[in-house]
Amino acid sequence: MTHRILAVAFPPAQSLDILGPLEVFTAANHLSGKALYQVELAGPEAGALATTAGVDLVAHLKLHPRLKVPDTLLVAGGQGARDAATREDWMASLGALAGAAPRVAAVCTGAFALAATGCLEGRRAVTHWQHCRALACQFPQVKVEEDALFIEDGKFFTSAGVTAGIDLALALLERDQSPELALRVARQLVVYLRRPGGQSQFSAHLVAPTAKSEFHELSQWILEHLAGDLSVEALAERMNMSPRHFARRFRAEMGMGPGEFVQRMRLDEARRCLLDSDQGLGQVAGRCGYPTLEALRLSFQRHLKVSPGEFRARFRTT
DNA sequence: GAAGCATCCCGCCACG
DNA sequence: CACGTGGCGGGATGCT
Repeated sequence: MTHRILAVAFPPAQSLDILGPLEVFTAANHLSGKALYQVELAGPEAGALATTAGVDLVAHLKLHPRLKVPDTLLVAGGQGARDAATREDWMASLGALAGAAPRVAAVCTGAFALAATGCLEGRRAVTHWQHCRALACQFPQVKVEEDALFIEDGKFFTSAGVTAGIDLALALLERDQSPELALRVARQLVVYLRRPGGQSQFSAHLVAPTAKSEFHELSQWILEHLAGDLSVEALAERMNMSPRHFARRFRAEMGMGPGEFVQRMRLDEARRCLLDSDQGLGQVAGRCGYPTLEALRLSFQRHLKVSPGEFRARFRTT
């Protein structure tokens, strides 16, 4: 039941790449009162692991191809991660773990180490803005996207520099557990669950289907027509499927029913509007597809445990 | 907060 | 018979 997270780092490692996400997951344990996540740290050697912060961390484990496969493999960045890309023995171990793990996340320049194992070939990825070009040059098969906070492609997640790892961890937490818990953790750590500004819509990308999915276009359309009729019947007709068949395929592909998907899109957009615009609550409700202001309130209370007004007041910065 | 109504979801079964 | 598909019923959930 407990989700095992193995962080892998190479000295000198960027300490925040390791500790940021791990603090998110352990805070989730504390706030929920449950052992949701178990975290471990592996380095090229067990024991002291140098960081760029000038102090050492202690790795529980020595990186090895036959380490027990974690539920999530987390590859931290830092100068060491870029240098490690040339160490074939380390990369073989990392590649074995990355291949076997059901989910793999790289923070910052951890993407270099991950790319060196070959498992990012043909996939979209991001890294620290200063190193995006280098990543693209060094690994031409990786589709580097420069302006994303984090990117999901299949089971592989990559995130932008340093603290973007926290954003990524929060997004994973939100998906693993619940938006409520992710919000509580963000508040506990005094960070944004959704960064204000242009990046906030990435939460929608996180649940969006891959480009080749038959529902890719539809999910995009949903995002652009949140105020319209998004009933199962209407969506099914748009896809030229019977409602029953549409709902079944949708669930198989997206991991949730069409109703829930639409609901999450609307909630995401409402949060974004509240943080990024000055529109009144009624206007936000309207453009996000909530029939009444009351519906918006209920949805916020149910899923985020705060009212829309309070949400705006608490998380807005401008 | 309760009640009544709409919508969604999913097991079940029929059809080709 | 296996398989993909579509309709139905009713329990669950959301909305007013």
